[in-house]
Amino acid sequence: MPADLSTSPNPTRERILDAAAAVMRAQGLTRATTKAIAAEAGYSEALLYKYFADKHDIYLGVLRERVTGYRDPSELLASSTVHENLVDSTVQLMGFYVQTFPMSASIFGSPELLVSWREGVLGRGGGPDWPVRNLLAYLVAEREAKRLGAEVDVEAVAEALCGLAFQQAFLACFHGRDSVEGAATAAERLVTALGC
Amino acid sequence: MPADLSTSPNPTRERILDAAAAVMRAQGLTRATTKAIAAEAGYSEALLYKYFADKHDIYLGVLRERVTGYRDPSELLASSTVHENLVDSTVQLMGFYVQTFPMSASIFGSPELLVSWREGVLGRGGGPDWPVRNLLAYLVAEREAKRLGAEVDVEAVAEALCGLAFQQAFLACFHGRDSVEGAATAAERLVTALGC
DNA sequence: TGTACATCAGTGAACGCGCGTTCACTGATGTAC
DNA sequence: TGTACATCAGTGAACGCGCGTTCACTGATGTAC
Repeated sequence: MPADLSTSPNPTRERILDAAAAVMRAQGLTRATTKAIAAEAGYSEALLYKYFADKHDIYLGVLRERVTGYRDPSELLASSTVHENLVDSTVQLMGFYVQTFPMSASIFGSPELLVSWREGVLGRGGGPDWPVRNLLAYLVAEREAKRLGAEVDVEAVAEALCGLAFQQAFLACFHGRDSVEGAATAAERLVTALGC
Repeated sequence: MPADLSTSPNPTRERILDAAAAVMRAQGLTRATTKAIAAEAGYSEALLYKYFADKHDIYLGVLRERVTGYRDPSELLASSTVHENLVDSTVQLMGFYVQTFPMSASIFGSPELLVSWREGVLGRGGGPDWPVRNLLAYLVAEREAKRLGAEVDVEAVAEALCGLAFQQAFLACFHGRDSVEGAATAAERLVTALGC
């Protein structure tokens, strides 16, 4: 019987998830076989099935517990100008996307996995649009604090910055780079072009 | 010996590529087996190997010959206002990305395939940044025609619009939709926010 | 005209391999009396 | 204290299956004389 996954984290289970995430990052989803994951974790393949129902379940565990987790911009921003905060958030978001894009993107190769992921993610109230929502919440707060003009279309700004980060991350991943070239410059110019 | 692929297109080969693209779209890369492709094309699996070196080669053929191909915005735009042209181009680009994103994204699951694709694409002078380059060329032309103010940061605008299209397409694909909800509205708002 | 041969698109059936998964097992630790 | 048993993390070896790939083959069409 699999261990109860809802209680305090089991160290063996965590190690398997870490190993799976490492293999997925380094070798891609196709090469992330049960054999490779077990070897990376230093366990037998058989043990994986004591903690996860099947391979599918391991992937979902990684996506759920290793890909999410990005700090809310609104908590750390009150100190700088709006302009600087937006640039910083965008650059940070590029970094997040560069790390997670390959893993997330590759599951589009398996519609069933995509469906499971989507349902799992949406069921928990998350979703891939959280960067837009977070940025939007920040912008609304700044507008209420009168640090941002009422004429600014906050929704358009949030979508544009997230879109820039996402696509620049994609281009970096396509070229096999582990960071976005000229990230700060690109973010800076767009924030300026948006009048913020 | 495989047929000479550099001369006029072979109808059997084209049919195999069409079938492969259809299966990849409908079932994802994981399910796009040689058996499934052959069945879709109405041929035996063995025939695939008369036209392609291996499965890898079929995927690359699809990416090369079925994913690319988007008309240059600069050819059709002189009639409308710059604002309308930008909105239209962005909406059109969303449609392109929605169709091709799942196929392109899924090859991130296989680093070797990604490398082959990258080298093939770059060797032909293409590349995944062609939408940005096309849009940029259009914007520069409009600036020279004095239909666009010199103060506009054309590079930032081009990147922002493509980024929006790309990310909205991703979100649509994540939710299993085959088009972007509110595409025109989102594009319209961003173009306006960018002052165009 | 017929005949013998060459070419070529396409196939059925088999191959080996690597994958995910399962099963019976081990050995260490805990526990009741 | 020793003894008998229970629990539990972890494993080695095997399993069947589906995959990509290959091989020897067929049958239709073209062609030389």
